[in-house]
Amino acid sequence: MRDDELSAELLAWYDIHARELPWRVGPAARKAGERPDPYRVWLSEVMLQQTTVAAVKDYFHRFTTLWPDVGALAAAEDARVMGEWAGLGYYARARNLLKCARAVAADHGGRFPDSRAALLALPGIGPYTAAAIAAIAFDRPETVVDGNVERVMSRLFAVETPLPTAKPDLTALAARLTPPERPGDHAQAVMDLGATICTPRNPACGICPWRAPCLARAEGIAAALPRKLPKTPKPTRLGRAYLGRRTDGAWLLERRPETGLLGGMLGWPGSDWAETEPFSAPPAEADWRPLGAEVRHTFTHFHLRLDLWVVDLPVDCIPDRGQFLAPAAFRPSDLPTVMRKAFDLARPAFDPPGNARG
DNA sequence: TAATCGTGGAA
DNA sequence: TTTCCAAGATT
Repeated sequence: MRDDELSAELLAWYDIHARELPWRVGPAARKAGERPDPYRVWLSEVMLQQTTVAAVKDYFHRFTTLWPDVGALAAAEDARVMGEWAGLGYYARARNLLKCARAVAADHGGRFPDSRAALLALPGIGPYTAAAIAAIAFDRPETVVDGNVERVMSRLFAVETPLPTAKPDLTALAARLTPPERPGDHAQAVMDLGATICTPRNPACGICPWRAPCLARAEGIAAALPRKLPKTPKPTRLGRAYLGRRTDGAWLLERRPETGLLGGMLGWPGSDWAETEPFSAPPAEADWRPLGAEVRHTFTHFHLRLDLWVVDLPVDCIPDRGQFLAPAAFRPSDLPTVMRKAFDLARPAFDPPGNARG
């Protein structure tokens, strides 16, 4: 089957089976001339990096409600945006999201550039996202290569070279199939196919529009592709976190450094996290007590066990680290998940604010 | 180049 | 319980 015939089969499938997504203009409306808002395409693509559609939907709705366009987002306060991103993970995305919005506002007149090269120059926009925005929002004939595309191509052409070694070959194969017409719909079609039919574990080959030409299906190895290099095991790191609350109800929190793990996010003061029990001084002089409970959390490349210590602090407390946040200014939902877990565990150890202990 | 960087759901 | 995985980018 010729490349253009493969593309035609896929687009015909997409016309019927396209997923309906909040940031998407479906094939029918697209054919009628409607185009998606580049801002919404960009925002969704950044949120979707290494993140499931299900996890993104609520965040996308909240962000577009709070900040309907790139100018509004560019004008937002850093802490507000980081707080809204909390829980979604990979927080460099949020930091770069703001940098990108401000660059678009300042250097591009508030409009996203429409070429892959110009998009690629913006913060947080890499090869995949640049191609996706160019193709989906501006209908440029660019080829997107995400995890779905890698999987679909590796199966369609029975590429047995493991990832990431195979990536250049898979990219070339994907580029071959990118049609000059409807490149945006084509990009979304390949990803929809990967997400709904050509899934990682149990591909539904029987209802796949590419079941006839698929080489991996013919060889009976579809579910085994793409092959991947073995992953290194995750070590366990230990750490300590201090949850202090002033008697007026204000919590002692700190803004983490811009770079590194949970960079730019709010968190509880504490030790570094290392494979040996790290020494740490409390963020304020007080009679800290061990909570007797620990947070267990797994990051991308290590497991963490976080030992929790708590204390009530006087209203005239001057901390060595961090700052007090009044109850009205503190939303637990602003915390990254590991820090919110700590809060959820420690919160019952504190009396209602203002009440005498007894 | 290889390591770093989150989270939650599914199997 | 553990592993795998999801519309990757950055350094």
